[in-house]
Parts: sequence; structure tokens; C-alpha cells
Amino acid sequence: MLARASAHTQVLTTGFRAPSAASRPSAPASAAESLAEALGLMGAAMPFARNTEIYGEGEPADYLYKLTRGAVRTYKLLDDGRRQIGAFYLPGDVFGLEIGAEHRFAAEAIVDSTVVVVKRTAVMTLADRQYEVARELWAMTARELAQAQNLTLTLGRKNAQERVAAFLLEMAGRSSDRATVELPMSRHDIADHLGLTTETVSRTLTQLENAAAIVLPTSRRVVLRNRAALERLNT
Amino acid sequence: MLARASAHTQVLTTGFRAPSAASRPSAPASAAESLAEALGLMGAAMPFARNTEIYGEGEPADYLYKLTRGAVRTYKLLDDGRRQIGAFYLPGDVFGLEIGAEHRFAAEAIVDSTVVVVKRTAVMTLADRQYEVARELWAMTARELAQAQNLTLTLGRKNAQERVAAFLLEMAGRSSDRATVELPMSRHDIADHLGLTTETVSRTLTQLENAAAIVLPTSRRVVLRNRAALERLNT
DNA sequence: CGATCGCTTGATTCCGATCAACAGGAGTGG
DNA sequence: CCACTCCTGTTGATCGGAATCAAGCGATCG
Repeated sequence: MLARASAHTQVLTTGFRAPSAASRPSAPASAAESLAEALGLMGAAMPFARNTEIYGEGEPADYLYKLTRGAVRTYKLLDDGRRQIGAFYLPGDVFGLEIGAEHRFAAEAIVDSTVVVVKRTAVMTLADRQYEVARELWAMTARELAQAQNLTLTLGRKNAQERVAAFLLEMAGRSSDRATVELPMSRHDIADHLGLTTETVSRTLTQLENAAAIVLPTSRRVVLRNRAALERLNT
Repeated sequence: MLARASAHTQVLTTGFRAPSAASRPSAPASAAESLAEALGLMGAAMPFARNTEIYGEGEPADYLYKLTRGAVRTYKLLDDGRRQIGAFYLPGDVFGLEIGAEHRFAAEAIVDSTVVVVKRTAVMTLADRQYEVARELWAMTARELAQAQNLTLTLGRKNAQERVAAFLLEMAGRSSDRATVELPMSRHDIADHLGLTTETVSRTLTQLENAAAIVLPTSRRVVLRNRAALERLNT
């Protein structure tokens, strides 16, 4: 990512002003809870086209990212091309936060997206001064940990139906409309997140529709018709 | 865990003295790196017999734990008894650190073990005052995250041989002797960590032995004979 | 308008699960 | 001390769920 690296630098040196928004009294709830929001004011918005890389695995983690439009996947590859998608990010989510020097996953835009790019040193400087910021960075890592640990249970011990049900419920929990899920990602992406194949994801969604648990108005829109049935699969 | 809870309270109120060891100049390397060591001085040692619970999933996370002898597993259960072991802990490891109010996994002693139990509020108070402590708590969570994320790749995309090879290499990396691994846990535990069955773990170890990648002097001792072969399976 | 991509469905294969038996060892109680 | 049981691990036979191989259908795009 050579061209993009310089693009980062450029927008950041012109656009970055460290407004220290987390300390403003007008911030919502607590200062800590607003860190994700404050990050949106600390960096510069950058567009990424569909299927383009935001950063690669092993690259220096000099920035963190807040998604404001679109959708992002993070993933690891085995050398023969097998892929594990660690997480999907939706608008409002922060990703790319590392404590080490390098990104442990690669990140790509799933659809055309806009990302606010924030220099890590700026955030760390803030954390040095304000305990609430340091605490919130820790909390972000802890939330990612909880999510990764839940995924290990899904991948280690659930069958295809249970995996897909868990995925739909998780996506529903993150959407504004609790009952309708818009899927920005392909069946292949879902498969690579759930440790399945495209065909199995497709078949399983069809099964769930036949069982009246969901409706598929289009392939990228899922209506949860019988949430209890899905939750029964989820435990 | 009623009897145990009061036991915790008792030993802690008598034994806890907050020596603030992390700030002593005699600490090894950096103050931050010695937090795990300092924890050993902040709590009271408690013995746990083989297969006994240290804490349950969903219990209040009022303590964190440093293992000084034995081995520990943390796990989640599905309601029909399927189990996913999130991690194994060996002497020197810290576990049970949460940012939320509750333990997200249960913890059990695999063999007779000794654990130093530290009140979380004591550590958090220290973190409020010393940036290095807060930073090290964050780093501990980040290390657990990295480990959980690596496990998702294993569980989502690797076959049985690759899973077992990854497990052996990870255990070898944590043992003093790089080439010999002592396994405190049963085949069943390994299976529940790797998303396999007891039989498949056993068969796979036999295959690896037949392929001259390992030797099994006893069922609980593994000698890595051809590390390159294992690493070829690991990527 | 042809080509490519994403999705679905069908047929078949295969890896690991399941079911089953047995051996060795540790612990227990007589 | 021995007889017994229980637990752990290994190996064999069979099964089954998801992967693989294959085909076809729209929708999108150059």
C-alpha cells in the first residue's frame, strides 16, 4: 500500500488538528463513552472503493479508523488462500486499534465506504493525559476480545444452522431496525466469517426461510420472522 | 461458589497489603512488564484441587488470578453440554481479568493448582495512579485478543492435522524446553479447545507420530521431532 | 449485448463424528 | 495385597453433515 500510505499522510498533515474533543463538556453521556465519537473529529475522512484494501496484515499500525459510511471486513489468510474474516464493521464502529506495532488483520472495504483516519500517536497522547481515554481504549479492546471469544464458541462447537442463526441475530442487534437486517457482505464473506462455504450459507438461509424463521425479500435483506426460533438455535 | 467466595474474602482481608510492587526500582525490565509479577505479591495463594471450579461463567469478576502451580482451563458451555475451551493457562499466566462486571468464561483447575487471588479494585486503584499499570492491563487484554483471534483462524479454516500442529507448536512455545511439551490436559480438553473430538485428537497424534513429526514417550508428553513439518502444517 | 459476478440448487464425496470395543493405569476398598 | 472400578487413551467400523463438483439463473457492468 504505497500510494495509499502517502495519501494518509497527506490528508492527516493538512486535516489533523487534535481538537481534544473528548474533554468537551458537551460530549454525550461520559467522556469515555464519547471517545469513538471524538475520534470522528480528530482525523480526516477518506473514501475507499468497494473491495479495496484499507491496510494489510502486518503493516505498521500507525492509524486507527472510524467507519462513517459503508462496511468493512477484517481478515487473515492462510498461504493457500483460505480466509478467516474476524469481524464486520458498520458505520460508527472503530477498527484497526492495536497495542502492538502492526495490524494483526487486513482490512478491506466491502462496499464504497468512508473512513475517518486518526493518527495513533495523537490518541495515545490523549490517553497519557486523560485516564478516561486510556480506559476507553482498553474497553474497545475488551469488546473486540468478547466478540472474538464468542466467535470461537461458534466456530468450535456449532453446526451450520446455529452459526447462521448466531450471525443473523448479531447483525440484527447492530441494525437500527431490530427485525430487518441489511447485509452489505456477500455469501462468500459470511461463509469466511462462519467457517463454512458459500453453498452451505446459501442452503442454510433457504432452510431457515422454509422453516419460517426468516424471510428473504432479496438476497441481501433478511427479515427475522421468528426470532425465538433463531434464539433457540443460538444457545 | 458460596464456600469459595467466603474463602476468597477471608484470605484477602488478612493477606492483602497492596505493596505497590510495580513501582519498585528493583522490578525487572520495565515497571509495566513486571505487573504480572507484582500481582503475585498483592494477593493470597489459594490451592485448587484437580477439576474444581475457580469461578463460573457469569459470576462477578471481583478478583483476578495468577497461576503459580498447576494448569487451568477457561471455557464456555452450550446448554446441551458442548464445550469450547478458550485457553489453557500455565504457571506465571494471569487469567480472569475482565473489564466488565462478570466473568465471560468459567475457569477450572486441570490438575492440583495454586493460584494467587488479587482483588480487582486493588489493581484498578493502582491503575488509576500509574499509567504503566493501566497500560499493562490493556496489554494483557490485547494479548488475550490476539490469542483468541488466532484461534478463530484455526477453528474456522484449518483441518484436524493443522489444528493439532498449531496446538503443539503453541504449547512448545510456552514451555521451557522448546522441543518437549508436557500436556497437563486430557485429549478431551484438547479436543474441546480445537473443535474436534477426543478420538480425532488421538488419531491425529498417532498420525503425526507415524509421520515422524513427533514422538509420544507417554500420552502426556510430546517430543517435537520435526518442527519444520509441524510448521508447514501451521501456515 | 456478451461477460462476469453473486446466488441457488443438485449430485457426489470425504473428513471428522459417532458408535463400539478394549487395553493400561490409577485409585479404592476389602 | 489384591480385586475391582473408573478413567483415559487408542483403534476400528460406520455414519453423516458440510465440502466439493457442477450447472443454471438473474443482475450488473463494461
